[in-house]
Amino acid sequence: MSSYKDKKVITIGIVHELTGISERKIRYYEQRELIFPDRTKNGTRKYSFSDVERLTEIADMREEGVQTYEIKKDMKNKKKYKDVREDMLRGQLNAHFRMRK
Amino acid sequence: MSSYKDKKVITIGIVHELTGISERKIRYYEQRELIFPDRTKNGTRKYSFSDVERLTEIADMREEGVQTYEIKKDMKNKKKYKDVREDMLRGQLNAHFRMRK
DNA sequence: CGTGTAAGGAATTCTGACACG
DNA sequence: CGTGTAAGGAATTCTGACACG
Repeated sequence: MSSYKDKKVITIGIVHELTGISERKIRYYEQRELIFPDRTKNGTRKYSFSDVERLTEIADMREEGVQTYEIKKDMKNKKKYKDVREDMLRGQLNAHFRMRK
Repeated sequence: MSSYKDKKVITIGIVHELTGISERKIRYYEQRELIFPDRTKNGTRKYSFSDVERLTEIADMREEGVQTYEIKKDMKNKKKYKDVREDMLRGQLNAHFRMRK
């Protein structure tokens, strides 16, 4: 659902420049599965602008004392609600088409 | 007039991955003033998605045999026409407001 | 748990130059 | 003119580990 925003092309040093978040933290959040960079053929991490935004969100939550474990649970919840919304939409569409038949 | 597209965050190696254009060529087109990357504090070149698109345009023109000098002239022409269009627009606006006074 | 840091190696990038055509 | 390549150095990135709290 996008183009530039989700293209993974930014190296970790520049992500750090952009966000002020230490490379150590950025790598750690990946280890905790909060963020999922691509890799170049030689193993260098590549991030998208979306990842950069996500990282600032994570950093904000961490500053509020939220643990990485909770942040990850939050992600799942958001995904679940998103799926629920999509299911509901599908249901409505199905009902709609059933009526038209 | 943009955000992600013009943000200079992509290193030369990734630009090469993205376009297939050799780093030598990319640097050379900068020397000929066809492209203008930013630099990190330590001198590493940083390109935007716009730059990447511009580079593929340049590469296409080069394949057709157009010399860098001509490509540069083309840029100036495009800029001139753009300026002319903007001047005309300004002229129309001015005329419009004069009439309303 | 979350993050800093020193360690060692591998890959990246940079510049100036020589080559060829 | 446009581009490849080897050269040497500096900066980047990676991983695994130790430290502290």
